[in-house]
Amino acid sequence: MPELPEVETTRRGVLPNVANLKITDIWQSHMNLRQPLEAITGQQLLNHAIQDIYRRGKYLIAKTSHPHLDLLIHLGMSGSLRINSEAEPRKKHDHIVFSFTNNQQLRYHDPRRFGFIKTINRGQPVKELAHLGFEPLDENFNAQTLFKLSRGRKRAIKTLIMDQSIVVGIGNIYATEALFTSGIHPEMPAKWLSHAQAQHLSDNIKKVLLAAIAAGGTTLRDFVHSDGTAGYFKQTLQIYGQANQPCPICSQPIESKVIGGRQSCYCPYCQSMPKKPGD
DNA sequence: CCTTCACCCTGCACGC
DNA sequence: TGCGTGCAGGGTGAAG
Repeated sequence: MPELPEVETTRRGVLPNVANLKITDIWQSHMNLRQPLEAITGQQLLNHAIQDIYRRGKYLIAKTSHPHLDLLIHLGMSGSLRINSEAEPRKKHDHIVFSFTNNQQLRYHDPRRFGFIKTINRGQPVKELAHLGFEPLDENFNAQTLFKLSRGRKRAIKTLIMDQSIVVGIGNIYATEALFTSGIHPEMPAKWLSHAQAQHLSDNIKKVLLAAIAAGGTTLRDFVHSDGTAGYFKQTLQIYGQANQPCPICSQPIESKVIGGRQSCYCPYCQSMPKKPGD
């Protein structure tokens, strides 16, 4: 599931393979992605090049040589960007293929089609990016800001840190891991977060994201690097997907329940729910 | 305003 | 072996 580390890994893998190469062809399947593809069918980017790729949260923005169009990319649940030789046959679920002058291709592959690629107007507001919150690896995201953002909110702390309008890039895997290493129950009301807990949680969010980027992301099922290889952070996950297994710290069985519509693993002993705020 | 929830989709694990 | 069922989850928009 592409979260911030997987999107960042994708960015780093793709950019050197496409930078400043002229786009000679754009092919797309007839399957609709989460957003319709009309903006690309015009082939407006033909004979232009991708010059740089930025990341904002789980979005990638490809800056092009076109006078006013860039590309906005979201990998959804199961999307990946891969570099292939044009001689390699397209795979099922390859939905958009950019061909370049060096006979290489950039292919957007997405079985579940929750993601999308669309053109955006450079310099104009982009609605998908407008509401996004803090970048978790930015120094502006810290104990102080997390503490402030959690005031007055009774919602579960886990859904708060997964809310992209609060802080971007954290999905179920890294939220689960960061709450475990911080010893915080995922269902604790956000407003109960103490300043010390905000310090631990903001630190541990940064730590787990940086460690996952260093490991090339987490491959559970669909995520692959631009060269098709897997990320190996999965071996480092301590608690995600480990329901009923012993806690790596105290050996008590890990529990699992649905919080905010997402399956959530936690250790009932190491992440006990306080009786009241500050416990 | 704040929060929750159904929906989109396919592949895979599971039980019979 | 093969079928049916349920689950996985990011973002959105509607409902509460």
